Amino acid sequence: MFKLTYIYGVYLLTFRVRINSTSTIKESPLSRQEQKLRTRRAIIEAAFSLLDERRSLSSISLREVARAAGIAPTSFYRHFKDIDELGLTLVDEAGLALRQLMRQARLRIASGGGVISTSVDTFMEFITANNNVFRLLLREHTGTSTAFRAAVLREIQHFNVELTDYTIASTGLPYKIANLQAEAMVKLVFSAGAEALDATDSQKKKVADRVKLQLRFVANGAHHAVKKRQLTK
Amino acid sequence: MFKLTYIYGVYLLTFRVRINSTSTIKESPLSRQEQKLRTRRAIIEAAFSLLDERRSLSSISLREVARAAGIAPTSFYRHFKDIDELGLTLVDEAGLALRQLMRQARLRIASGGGVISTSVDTFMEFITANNNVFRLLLREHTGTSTAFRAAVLREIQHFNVELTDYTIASTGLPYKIANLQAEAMVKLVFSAGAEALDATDSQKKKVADRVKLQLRFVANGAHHAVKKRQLTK
DNA sequence: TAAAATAGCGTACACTTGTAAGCTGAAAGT
DNA sequence: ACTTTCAGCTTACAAGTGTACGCTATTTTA
Repeated sequence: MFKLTYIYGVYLLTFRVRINSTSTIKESPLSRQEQKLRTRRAIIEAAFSLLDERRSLSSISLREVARAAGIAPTSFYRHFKDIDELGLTLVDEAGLALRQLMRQARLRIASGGGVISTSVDTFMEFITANNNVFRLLLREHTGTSTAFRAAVLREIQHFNVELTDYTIASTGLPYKIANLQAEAMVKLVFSAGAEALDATDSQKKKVADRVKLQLRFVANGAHHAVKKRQLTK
Repeated sequence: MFKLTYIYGVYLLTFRVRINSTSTIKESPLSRQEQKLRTRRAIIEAAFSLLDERRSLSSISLREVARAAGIAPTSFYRHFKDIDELGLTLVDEAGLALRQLMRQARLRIASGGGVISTSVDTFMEFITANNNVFRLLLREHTGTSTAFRAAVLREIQHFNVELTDYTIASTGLPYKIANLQAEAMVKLVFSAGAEALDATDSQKKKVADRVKLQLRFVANGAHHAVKKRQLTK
């Protein structure tokens, strides 16, 4: 339990404590499962916290994550096989957050307001609040790992499908056109998000305004394309 | 000049040769300057060759580049202060290639053919021929180095300016609209390029066709926006 | 209450990395 | 013919990496 170690010319009295111990006075002891889950969470959070603007998944080391999570490097393996497995978990979590974003946008649209404007604003709030989450998606989208790239693409695909369906339902555009429009819009919004990531509030507003106009171009253009086609029939 | 070394249980007779020596029979000796430039080239080419789909600038090591270039690790410093300085050089070279692409597209457009179609086709040929160059730009655009990101952005900005000017000249759109349109188009084309990077020829064609339609949406939408505004005046 | 399972730890090892220091042979300058 | 310059080399070192192995204290199971 207790141990006396000599290091760097100093004697250290070390002893183990449960990490993440509840800070209430009455420490209700955690079950093993619960404790394990907490440590897993700690690892995941630690990893996210390391993913600032100068680090990517491929550049964070297992030891670094372990350090930030407050565990020994080798303990990492009790939770993830690889650093890559952790990476995939992070991408999944990011995807989850993205889907929550979609739901939120849908709710807001239902309660009034322009579709484009509301969606873009919601998106901008998201990347402000979940800075590192969005950065992860953005970076791994063009990153060095095939698996990560595929995982991110899958999440973006959700966006496309959802937006395509919505477009068909609300405008009656034919599938092909609606799909092209949705894809273009998602790309434009993500690009704008990338620009806005490290921007100040006023810059963000400018980016948002610009992309809203661009989305309107796309929407009008798609609408126009269909009308013209119908006329020639 | 000659040296006998013992390593891994084997005696090796090593001796120095000039790398990149001309392979003609009559070896015309290179001037020092020339030789240095060649080595510099070798380093740059080596770095590009390492930038396949699984490596990014931040993940290639000085030693690795040196190895691929056939020089000693420490010799690297005779040419670049840092690995970062090499990185910036690579981005610059990539930017140069991009500008050549623009020129080529302009020439082709002048000699007939649809603007959108010709541009996209030229772009697709570019990323096929200069795979790693485009990959570099794409990756560092969202990469971990502020300096690299800025450098890439500068290059993309060239595209925007050029396309904005062209649009104003050929359609007479007001600056603001033309600029928004150009920006959207560049983003869509780059996104499509990203998709096409690792795609087969037939997939590339599909991507190209899709993005062409999307660009038309944008163009028509922008046009429409102006017409409508003029009517309300 | 005794036995089994396991989350977390410390130690250890073989690698890779960036870069400092100093040498050398050939080219360039005088 | 000499000195100077310098591209490239070898050697060396401290720091960081992933991970194998085995121990331990505590929870879980029997």
